Amino acid sequence: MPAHFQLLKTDTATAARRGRLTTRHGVIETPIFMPVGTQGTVKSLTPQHLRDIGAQIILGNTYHLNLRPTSELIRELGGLHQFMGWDGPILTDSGGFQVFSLAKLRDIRDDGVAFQSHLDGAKLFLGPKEVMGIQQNLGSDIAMVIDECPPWPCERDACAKAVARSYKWAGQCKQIATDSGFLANGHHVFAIVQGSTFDDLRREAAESLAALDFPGYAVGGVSVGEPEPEMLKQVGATTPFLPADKPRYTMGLGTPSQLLKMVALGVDMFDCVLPSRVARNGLVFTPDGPLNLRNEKFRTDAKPIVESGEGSGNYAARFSRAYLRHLTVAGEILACTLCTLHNLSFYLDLMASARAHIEAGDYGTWHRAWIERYETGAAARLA
RNA sequence: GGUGGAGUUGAGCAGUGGCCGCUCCGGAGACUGUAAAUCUCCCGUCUUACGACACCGUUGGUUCGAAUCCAACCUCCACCA
Repeated sequence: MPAHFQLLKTDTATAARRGRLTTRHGVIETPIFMPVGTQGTVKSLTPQHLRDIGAQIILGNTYHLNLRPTSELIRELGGLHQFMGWDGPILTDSGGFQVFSLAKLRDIRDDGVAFQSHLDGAKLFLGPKEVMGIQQNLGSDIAMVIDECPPWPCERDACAKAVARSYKWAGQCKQIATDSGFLANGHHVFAIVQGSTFDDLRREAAESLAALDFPGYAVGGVSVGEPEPEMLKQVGATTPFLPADKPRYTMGLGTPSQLLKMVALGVDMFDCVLPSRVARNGLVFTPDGPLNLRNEKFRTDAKPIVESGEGSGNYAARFSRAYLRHLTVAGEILACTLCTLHNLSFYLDLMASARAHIEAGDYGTWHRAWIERYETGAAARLA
């Protein structure tokens, strides 16, 4: 059986990698950004929009979809792909992050996590058996193991416990996926490395999980409020200990420049709500930093969001900043759609540029220049 | 002409003697494995505001103290003549 992940090229000046990941619903060229569609929709976009901007894979969420409409119903209706009308690959998050984000509504136990539904307070339990069953029902192409994502900052003891628990759960998830034939049918299961700010725990977690031979590995426990240098340090403390022939995925990150920095650290996959969420609040990305379209200065600005480069080739590019500002300020639904279209397009274009430069062999100089321009522009706007 | 009602710093309102708001509109910021088309701050003036000084139709009065009580007047609305 051919490997599901091909490492096509590794950059010499950085640890950046150009790869190709095969799933049941198609091939993914890496590095790649994955738009987040928690509830079976990338908010405000149709699947056609996603295809138009070149999305290769999107996310769904175990916790949310099992709460509503339930994974059983989705299975009965043909699986998540058919249910939401998206025939490309889908990665489903396990609900592990909700252990962190819904902290007030949960109780962590050795066999899993007891939640109270954020919708109606109903009791819900997620353990290895539950999350794998749910992700099988959804028909996920890439299922994530359930993990415990400790907060930042975190005491070493608590972190070590989270790492140990996550390791145990990961092994159980893989066993379940093996026994059920989920893995044999071409679905993938990715493990998640925790360890917070403790390099030795990160390494230990990465190496022990690597020994379990998962189809892919995620860096978890980032994007939980830590400053950027800390976040990059944690990613850098993890990737060297992950197998080179498997895809690496940092969960929940990041800003455009953070993505490029992490690609340079050897990360292949990203997901983040940032571009879609800020779009709904009127913030759009450009190669010269973000623009807050609600700002009065855009009231008469006839230019498109970006005139050339990343984000300039999508449908939203035909509209002026003035029009987009008007829609945003007026609270019109179309503002969400167009700004989301733009931001995701920008992120996907950025990853396409990264792939091209890794192939061309100049990723190191290109990404430094790109970040320089972006951060200079962002700083100038704040001044 | 009479009777009644109303006038609160952009709009709409609350405010029966000291503490004084609320919702829009307007301005800015935040947002990182989505409880988020959300949240926070500002929105009379004083370059900055710990602060100072205003303002409740007008003018006067009562009072230690008035948007609030009293008097006269102005404007608007409704009804009656």
